[in-house]
Amino acid sequence: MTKRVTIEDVAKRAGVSKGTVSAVINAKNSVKPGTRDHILAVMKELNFRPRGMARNLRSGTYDKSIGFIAKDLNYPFYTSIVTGATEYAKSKGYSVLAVSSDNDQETEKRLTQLFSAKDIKGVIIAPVVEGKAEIEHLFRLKMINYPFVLLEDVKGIQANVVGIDNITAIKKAVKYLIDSGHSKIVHFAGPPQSSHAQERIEGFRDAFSESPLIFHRDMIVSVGSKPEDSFQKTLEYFKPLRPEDYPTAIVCFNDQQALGVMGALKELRIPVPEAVTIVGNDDIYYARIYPIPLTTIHAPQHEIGHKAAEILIRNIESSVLLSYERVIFETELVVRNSSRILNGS
Amino acid sequence: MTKRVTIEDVAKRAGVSKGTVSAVINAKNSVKPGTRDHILAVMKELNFRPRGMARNLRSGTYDKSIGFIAKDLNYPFYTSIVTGATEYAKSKGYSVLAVSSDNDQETEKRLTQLFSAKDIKGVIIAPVVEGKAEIEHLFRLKMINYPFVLLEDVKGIQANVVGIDNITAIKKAVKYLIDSGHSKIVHFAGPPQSSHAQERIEGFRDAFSESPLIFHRDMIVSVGSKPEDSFQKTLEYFKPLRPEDYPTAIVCFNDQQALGVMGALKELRIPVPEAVTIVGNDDIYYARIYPIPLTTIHAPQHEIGHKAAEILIRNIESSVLLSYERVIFETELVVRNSSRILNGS
DNA sequence: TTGTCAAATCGAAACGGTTCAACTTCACAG
DNA sequence: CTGTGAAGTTGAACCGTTTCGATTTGACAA
Repeated sequence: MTKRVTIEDVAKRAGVSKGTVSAVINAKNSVKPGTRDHILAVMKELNFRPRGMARNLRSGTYDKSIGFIAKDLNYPFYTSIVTGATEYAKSKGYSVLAVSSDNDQETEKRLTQLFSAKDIKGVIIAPVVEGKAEIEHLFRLKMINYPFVLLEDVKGIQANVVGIDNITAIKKAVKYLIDSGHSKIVHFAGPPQSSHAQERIEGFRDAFSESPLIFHRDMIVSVGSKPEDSFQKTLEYFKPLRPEDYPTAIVCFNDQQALGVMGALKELRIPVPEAVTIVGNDDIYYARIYPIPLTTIHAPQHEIGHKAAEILIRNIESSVLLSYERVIFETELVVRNSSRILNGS
Repeated sequence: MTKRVTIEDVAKRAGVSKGTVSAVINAKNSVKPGTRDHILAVMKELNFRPRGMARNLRSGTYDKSIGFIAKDLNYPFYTSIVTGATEYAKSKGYSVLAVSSDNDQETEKRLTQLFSAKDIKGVIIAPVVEGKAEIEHLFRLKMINYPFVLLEDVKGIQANVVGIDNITAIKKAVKYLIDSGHSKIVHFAGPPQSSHAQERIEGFRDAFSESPLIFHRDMIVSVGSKPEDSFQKTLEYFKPLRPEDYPTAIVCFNDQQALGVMGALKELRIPVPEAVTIVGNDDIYYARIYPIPLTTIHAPQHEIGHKAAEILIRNIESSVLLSYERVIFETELVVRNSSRILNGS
């Protein structure tokens, strides 16, 4: 590996001083056109790429940017949160760099590392918390007083958290179903390692303890969240059942999964909501414009992003260490067309 | 504005040397636990945040990351390209920072500036090219030999480009419709400023010149691309029409728009594809799992991202300036269920 | 030819960390 | 006590730019 080309190499080669080359790079008009062209030519010849860091170091450049680490940027739930965060950040003059950890802890770690190394001022993290999460990287951030906000509680660490209460969210949905006469209710669960998935299972079960119905673990069906998975799993689930054994309602892990489920039911010619009620979770964008608009639990994605950015920027701009904040948003069941009331009230 | 806290302030306050503080920050185990704790306490007290740049400058840290500036990260078309790029980048040890310019030139400019300043090694840009695009920022990147790849041609600049041929793409779709007996074909156009939208209009028109039908500009309907817009505009478009005046086929600007259109038709009880054929553009994920799987033009999003990352990284890792590459991918019409053949072949 | 002044260029210091050879400390063996 | 070596700490040099006062150049007037 040859040595990196520096401004000094360019200066030497062009027969001028570093200062002059610097002036050219920064488009100062104090350089004579002839000299300028010559220096530009040398820069090209040596393929010289000035190091931004060295420049910033000296010039103390004031740049405002924050990071956002999502688990999966393909899932509109996160992009909506990003949008909310970006809106607020922009009003404060910050840019937002959104990245996906792809649900991989190592990647998450690398990214936090990267952001702090690049002097991105702070970061909002949707933490990957499967299994016994390794959280040394979060401790490192704390050590260097690097501001961050989590979108989910992480056991074993005190930090700023903005999120929703998954357990009561899904409880609301199940209660609603029970109240409207459903008795054969099933939960299509998300990826087993996900803490969200676990909380939602917990909420589902809890709802029964406060009702005349009793919970049975057959009610939990492991399906995953990606549409292609849920599509396939739904086919497999319904194939062996006689129509009279169909559940009357399915509570889905999230909307994306719900869309896959509905696609599969369409293929099976099982009408929604006439034969089966479908309830989603999150209330993503596409759930609304779906031909059978989805009944789902609305999570205020925009507000979550907004609040997270607000807390983050407050911490960034404070010269003293602030105490941690924790904001949990209310969720709300929005009844659309994918659900049916059975006890015809 | 008070002066920034530096490692020197911490050292002074803690009564040790900078070197020792540095050792603590970097978790070297050469520091006596007592000293260590004391220094950590002082760091906390002063809310000292080490500057990553200064560290990198000296330690010459080897970090590999590239940027990706999308126009709209909420649109799955871009997230899929990002996914493709990330996959390749990862195999080469690079992280990808994806950001949205929100179709705003100023934001795009700020972001290119940010990436180069942070020593992100290069960037893939889906350029905002409305109207007479201001492209000085791209020229600046060229001046500092900063590697980048465009996902669309930008007039007036030579650069690496990876993309698709929008014009022939849509021509294919229209030809197919004409061949299968459609005569009342309409194009729901995208946002007028977008160059993609303009190219697609052009392709639409071109298709007629090679057919017995003749083009009329009433065939172009300005609808926009966001589902909420297209939903509304579709209602307005169909309301005053008598069923016999309905177009037999609508070619949409992109799939997202198509989904909005289909939502509106559902509301109007106009069956797809029985009454109207819908053709999308892009072939996003959701188009496939839609209850009426969308006939659309497949753009190889994954491959686009892959190729763009490949070219970018090749340029990053080259010590000499490489000549520009230009890769245009083939598109392909995929016929699903939202379209109907009229001349019953 | 000389003096003058603006324009162009130079180059040492500075930015805020890390590195590492040299120096101190300190516990313990002889 | 003294000698020894490991553990802990110091501080000067360094990373690659920008900055800005000092210096040189060059055109023009006197």
